[in-house]
Amino acid sequence: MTLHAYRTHTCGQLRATDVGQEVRLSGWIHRTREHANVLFIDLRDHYGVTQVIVETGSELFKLVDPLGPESVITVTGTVSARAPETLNDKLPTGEIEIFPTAIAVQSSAESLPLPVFGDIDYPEEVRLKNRYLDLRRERIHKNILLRSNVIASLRRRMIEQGFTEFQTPILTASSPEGARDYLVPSRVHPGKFYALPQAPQMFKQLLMVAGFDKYFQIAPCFRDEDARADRSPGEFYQLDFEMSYVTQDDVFAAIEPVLHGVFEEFADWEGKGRSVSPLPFKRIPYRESMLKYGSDKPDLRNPLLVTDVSDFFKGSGFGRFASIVEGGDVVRAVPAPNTHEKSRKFFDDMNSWAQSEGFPGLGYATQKDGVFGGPIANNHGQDGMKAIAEAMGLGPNDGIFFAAGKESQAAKLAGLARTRAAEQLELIDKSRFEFCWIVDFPMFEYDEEAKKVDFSHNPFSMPQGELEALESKDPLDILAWQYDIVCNGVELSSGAIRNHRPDIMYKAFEIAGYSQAEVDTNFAGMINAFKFGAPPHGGSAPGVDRIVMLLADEPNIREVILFPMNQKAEDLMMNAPSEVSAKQLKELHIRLAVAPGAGPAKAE
RNA sequence: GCGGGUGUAGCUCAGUUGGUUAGAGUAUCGGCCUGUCACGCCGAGGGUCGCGGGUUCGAGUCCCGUCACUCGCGCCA
Repeated sequence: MTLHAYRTHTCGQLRATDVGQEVRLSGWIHRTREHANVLFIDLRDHYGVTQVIVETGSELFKLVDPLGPESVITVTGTVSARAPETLNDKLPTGEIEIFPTAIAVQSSAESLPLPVFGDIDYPEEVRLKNRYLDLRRERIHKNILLRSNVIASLRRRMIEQGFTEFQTPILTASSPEGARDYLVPSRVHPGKFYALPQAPQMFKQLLMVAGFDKYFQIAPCFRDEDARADRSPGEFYQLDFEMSYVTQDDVFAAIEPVLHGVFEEFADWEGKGRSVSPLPFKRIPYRESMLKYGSDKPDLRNPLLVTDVSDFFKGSGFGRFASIVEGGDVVRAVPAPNTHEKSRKFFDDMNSWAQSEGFPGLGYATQKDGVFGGPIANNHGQDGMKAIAEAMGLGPNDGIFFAAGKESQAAKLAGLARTRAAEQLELIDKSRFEFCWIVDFPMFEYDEEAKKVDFSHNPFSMPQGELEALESKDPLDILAWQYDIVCNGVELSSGAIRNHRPDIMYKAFEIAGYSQAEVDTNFAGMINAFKFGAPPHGGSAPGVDRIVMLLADEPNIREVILFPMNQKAEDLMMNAPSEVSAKQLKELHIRLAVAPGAGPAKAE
């Protein structure tokens, strides 16, 4: 019998029942342990690790000994049962080992810039530069597999829900709204550019106009914006979907089982044993969310709720808050449960943290056995404080943090303080996935910088009340059929019931200060399509990378992406972006304003 | 664009008030060890303390600038 050239089994496959078989394994030298008479080799592949034993002094030892870790070898030999005292129950293959009769060196590895064995942290720069080595490491290797399995599950679930997968263009037109585009110069059309899609937004709406009814795609999206821990620069993937003849409730009903199902499926990944909030997901109006959680992406695992306590400070002895409230601004309160034993430093640190975040400060009141302390309590009085505590539903040992100022600023600070207080007091249950919808986003907002009304979210959303609302209501009071889905404080997706009517579209853009001609120019493809019979439609686009990040329990999105760019949107492994040849530029009719090799352009 | 953090051996880190020849673990290399599986024991090599400037008799340590990575703000319809 001849064996396969490289392997008859994988390195994770052999068991006691295979003892006596002649086998061939290939893999990387994961780790070696040299003993008096024998060399132990942990041979690793994608599937697992098998122990190979070579006797020191043998010909095979002379072949294998000089090889460094991560060299690739092929081992041929008979499966041996391990002696009872040498069984390793930590390894699935720990009942057996291989004494090779032949070893072939497939690839000898030089000394490594990044060890594969072990799970200690390495500098991001080194990891990204040598990503193929980093990806061999157990933790990220598993993350990437999880990602693949999550995507397969999403795809299967969408198809089961009756959605059809389509591919939309990658080279498309620049759109004036939204994020900065990545531009691609046209060779054929001097001076003209394609743009990479920020999302297949218009294409998916056009698919509805084209009558396809239920679309989805694991869609690449490109946005030239700066990175965050949960935002990979440049490109990311969305589970993009759209459906026709639907209300907001229909969209929720279609996607909730998909998301709930995929989170349930992977909640116990790596034995993490987490639970998922039951269906249907909670719905929270935007304004309520901003009040109670100080955020439009609340972490519902956090039990603390913000309360507006402005009214309590009207005419208060604490003059600062009294004048803030009398000036039309607000005071928001965040509970600090069971902090009666906390030092003054705990409260002062929260205040300096707020200042470091750019806020004037975070007020506080301590409470022990129903007695309030701190400067605010001293001036506001015990009775006044009791009234506040009662309104907040506090116990006798719960302190309070106060965020005061303009409503938007106070809400934001209260939200950040809510998160920070819960983290400091360890109140967040990490074993849960808590989903909610944020609904009823405002259609418009006042842009303080431009001094005009502008779209607050997506200009293609249908206003609630449709044309009549646009014509009769204060624009800032109009709500949109616009919604976000949030899990554990992470915004997974934004979506909307779209505005499919040209008349309503023109009116909405008019309120935001755009003429009909501008709409016709910038959104020609879509507005024209809507003139020839367009179905009411809506959808959403949950972020795939963020879903995987939550399931993998990673704080950083790069841990679930194969080849991510760094914070400055550079691919350190492939050296992108890079300079191109003069010939390439000439073909594209481009002359650089920066001298080649001059480095990044500096602002004056 | 702005703010915070970090930067000391290949890697993870320590380094006192500014004071002798900058240390530990790990990795590497050599030796020892009848079975390890994070093996163990002994030994060795390995440093422009990110870079530049300044203060000082003397700087890893203090000051200024700069670079890299990262977290956040702005930005992300």
